[in-house]
Amino acid sequence: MATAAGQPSEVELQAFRDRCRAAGLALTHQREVIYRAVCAMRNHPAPEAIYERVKVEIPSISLGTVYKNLKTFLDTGLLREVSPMHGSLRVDANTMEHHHLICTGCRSVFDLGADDLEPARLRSPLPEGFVL
Amino acid sequence: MATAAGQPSEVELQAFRDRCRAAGLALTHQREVIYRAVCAMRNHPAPEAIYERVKVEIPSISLGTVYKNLKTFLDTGLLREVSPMHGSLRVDANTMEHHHLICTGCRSVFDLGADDLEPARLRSPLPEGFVL
DNA sequence: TGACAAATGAGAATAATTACTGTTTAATAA
DNA sequence: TTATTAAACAGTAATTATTCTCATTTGTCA
Repeated sequence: MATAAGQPSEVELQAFRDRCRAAGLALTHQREVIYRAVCAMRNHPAPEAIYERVKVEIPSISLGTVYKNLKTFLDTGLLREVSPMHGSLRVDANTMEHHHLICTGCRSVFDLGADDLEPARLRSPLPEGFVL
Repeated sequence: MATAAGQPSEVELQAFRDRCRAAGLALTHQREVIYRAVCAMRNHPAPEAIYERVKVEIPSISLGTVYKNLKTFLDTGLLREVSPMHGSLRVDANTMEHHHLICTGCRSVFDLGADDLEPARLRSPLPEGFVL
């Protein structure tokens, strides 16, 4: 089992604090609780869900604070975005198999033919239907 | 060069009409112009951009109509969604290389270790930085 | 400890998307 | 072809997701 999501160890928390420090970010209680919540929640929660969870520990926290810190963490590299094109619906008229290259800078998309990757073998059964 | 996006041929338009018919969708002028616009526009435009383009041909069209039809086309399979997780920000505390399996039904995400795929060779140079 | 910049909380503002409603139009059958 | 009818449309209101503003609080560093 890889070092998957879950309650972060003290070592990981210390790494978090170090990276905050390195990035010049103040070490607030909110930040640590938010970070811990994201680690603890599997399946890549939306900000609203993180907010709900953090509120258990810090009832006075504001949704705006959650958003702002998630963004800060993304900028710092402490977190990553699951879906690089979120924000608005993007459609594709090409229904053939193909891949998308997305520039992490400007967000533009380039198509790439399907003749590039070959999908991998899976070891565990999953609820069928998945997207590359 | 693959059959990439661009002005759809008459054959493709006929296929479009047939699929509408098959799905029990009325063949309206709006639908055809929207579909043509999506095909003609490269880089997977957002609804707003499609709306702007369609408005040149049909000045009276409503943004709501564009949204509704895009959704209808997605349901029908005439179009596909570029980003399966759009709609809200999703973050990931696991900054190691890994992949995401996303259920096309319920949208939940499963992590998958990086030891599954091997990226492909590229033939054309691109603006550096891309996401799998 | 004290000063100051950074972060927070609360709520207003904006952007993206969906829902509602009365009118128009495409599909179907006589 | 024309009449009927359900579906689609345009316009607008409502909702949801996200960002912004600002007064107050808190962490950092001397």
